[in-house]
Amino acid sequence: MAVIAEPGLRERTRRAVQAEVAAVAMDLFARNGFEHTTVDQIVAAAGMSPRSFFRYFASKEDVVLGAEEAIGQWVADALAARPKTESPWQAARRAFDLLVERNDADEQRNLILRRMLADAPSLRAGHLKKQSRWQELLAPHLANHLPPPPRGRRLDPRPLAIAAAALACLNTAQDAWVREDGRVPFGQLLDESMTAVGPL
Amino acid sequence: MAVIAEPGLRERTRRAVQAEVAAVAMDLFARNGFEHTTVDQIVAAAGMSPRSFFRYFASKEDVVLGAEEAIGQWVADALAARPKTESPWQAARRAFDLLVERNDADEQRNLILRRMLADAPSLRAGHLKKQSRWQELLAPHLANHLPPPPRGRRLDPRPLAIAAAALACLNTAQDAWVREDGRVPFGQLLDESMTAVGPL
DNA sequence: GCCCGTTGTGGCAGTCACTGTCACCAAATC
DNA sequence: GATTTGGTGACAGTGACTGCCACAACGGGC
Repeated sequence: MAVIAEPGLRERTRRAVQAEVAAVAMDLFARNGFEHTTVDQIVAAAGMSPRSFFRYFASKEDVVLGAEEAIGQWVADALAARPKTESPWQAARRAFDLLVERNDADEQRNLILRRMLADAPSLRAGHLKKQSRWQELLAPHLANHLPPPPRGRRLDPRPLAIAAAALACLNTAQDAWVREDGRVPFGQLLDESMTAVGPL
Repeated sequence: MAVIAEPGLRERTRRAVQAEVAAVAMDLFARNGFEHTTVDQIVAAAGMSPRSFFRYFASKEDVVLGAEEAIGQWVADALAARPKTESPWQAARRAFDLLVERNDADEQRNLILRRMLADAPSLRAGHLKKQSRWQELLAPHLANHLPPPPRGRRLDPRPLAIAAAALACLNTAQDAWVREDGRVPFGQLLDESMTAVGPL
């Protein structure tokens, strides 16, 4: 019942194949653009049938966005670890530090990835859809940094709103970072974006 | 060269056909769901070839989301009319009054539409894409409610961040409104969402 | 009345992402 | 050694969308 179960041979080989196909695909995407790369081209380069490709990836976009699921969980965990004395906005910003570090650790790679996101509408759409999952993941933890709702309100929109706003700032900062070609530190752009909306 | 050129006979008939097909399509969507309605079914009901359908709508989603383009411009105009003494957040909230009125004017219709958005992922994706256009439309006007950027910063992320955050709150409020089946006034949910993020 | 370009239309074939089904093969299990 | 089990490829199909082309319908100039 461990949260991260023993990988198991089956799961490990699966991950390996997945990673290798993803690497091949990302290479093609970077060279020819996401939209101009067909699944047929990917599987031809990876030596695999189209049918099997879709057994490893739910969609073509999933090759690029597959990791986001797990990352969202990490951010949620980081948020849960913030002291309750912080304001929700502050806590969110600090939880995002994880993403800032991740970004700074491999700027070149992320620049390519973010550019792909900017160019391919379908990718952007998939990205935003994953982020709405993040919103649901972050909201409950943000509620802990908030005074309790007026009374037995069944549905408090405030945590969801703060989560959505924080993610909106995150995206805006990432876009700005790409537009500056990575010359302005991402953390700084994120700070500017978030302070413009609410006090840190 | 008028911004709104004389409609002209051609344009008027085009709009009429577009509106009629959209009405037929929305009826099918409401009955069978967006995803389970094919373009073939729509054109069969409307007496039109599939090829012509795509001359009137860029995509199936565009039948539902076609109006959003213009609405975004209205909101931007409303925002431009706000006094510069208001804070950006305040000005955004007041500009959204237009949407609140629009929503309250035809609750039943909007409830159906919002439910469709919640159920069909591709529609949601298209919706968010249109909203990123709104962000670009609103940002420059928000800049007028903000102290000028530090120095000759080429790209100020602050107006874009505020626009994105405000739209995020708007969406959250709309989602909450649907989840409450329209029983809680939309304007109230929007107020709660936006005040949670920044002071009005 | 006739030629004319312009504009809207349907039909047809094609692309591309994605799915259901089925038979096959290899490795694990009995 | 027979049998189950999970991964695989081939094939056909769906559904959104596009390019192309031929064919009206319309209006103006002659």
